[in-house]
Amino acid sequence: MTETAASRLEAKLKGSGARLTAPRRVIARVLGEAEDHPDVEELHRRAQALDPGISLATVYRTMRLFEQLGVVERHAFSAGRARYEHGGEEHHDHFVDVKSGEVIEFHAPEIEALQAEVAARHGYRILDHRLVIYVERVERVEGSDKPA
Amino acid sequence: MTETAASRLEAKLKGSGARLTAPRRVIARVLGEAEDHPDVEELHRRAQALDPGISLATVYRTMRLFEQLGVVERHAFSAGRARYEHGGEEHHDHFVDVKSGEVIEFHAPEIEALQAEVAARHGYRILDHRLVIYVERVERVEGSDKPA
DNA sequence: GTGGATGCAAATAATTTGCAGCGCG
DNA sequence: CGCGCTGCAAATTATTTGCATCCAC
Repeated sequence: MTETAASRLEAKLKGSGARLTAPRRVIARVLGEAEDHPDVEELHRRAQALDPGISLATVYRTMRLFEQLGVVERHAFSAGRARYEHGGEEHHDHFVDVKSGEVIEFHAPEIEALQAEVAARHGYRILDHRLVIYVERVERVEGSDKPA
Repeated sequence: MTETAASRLEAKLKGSGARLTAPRRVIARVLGEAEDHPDVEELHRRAQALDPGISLATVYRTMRLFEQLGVVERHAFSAGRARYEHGGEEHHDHFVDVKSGEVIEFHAPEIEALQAEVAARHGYRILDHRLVIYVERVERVEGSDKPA
């Protein structure tokens, strides 16, 4: 049910006292349907496909609002434009395939646990974290499988 | 021997065929002496203190060069300006104290090992990674120590 | 109705680049 | 002594903002 993500965004909006306007509804829907990590320009493009009147400024303003409400995460995988994804589900981190530029999500509770431990050791409590691992695909070398 | 960092930067410059100019020498020295994670504007300020002729454009160009040579790391701890540190020593990650904005380095080989394992599980080899943990200081609660 | 939200265009912020002259190798 | 590097200013890129109008509550 990918549709739920958009509804969650809308619910959060209403709850915060912000107005549920047409542009925000559209942007929430675009975010909810996104399987990738679009930047503002791409969000604008997709939003305009649904409602041509939506301005770039509104996309920027809306993303800032959503980020403050804690319903999206802003990423800076590379220099240049910021990229977004709707948070809400289970936390995950990212691989960036440096060859293809592709961003892949992954879960690693073991790493998170270790992070909390290390932070505690330094006298800190974790509020949030960002882990980005830059990788390349491992070639399957012939004979790498356990031979008989 | 903090001075060694600057020498390492200079050595890498010569080795790459790039020219060892006065501005680059100054910027290498500023980086080598930095205990923090200065942004370009701050690097420019410090460089100008040693040689008033150095331009902001040169600092930008030099940092790009150093980054390509792999002798400095660019960070984006928060939106806005990029911040730098000279790499070269042992790899480390960062805590960002969200209250004070302070950036603290830490080592956690255990986490790195786990990352490599998770990456391998997904068919990847790690080229690099960035882990930033946003934290707040833990108040020492009375009686939090193991009681008798 | 009315204050928050929008669109547009102009403003800022961060970084890059064209060009003529200078100096490292 | 040539080509890479520099400073300066103008150009680009990413994001924000002022303002008149509009519409969700």
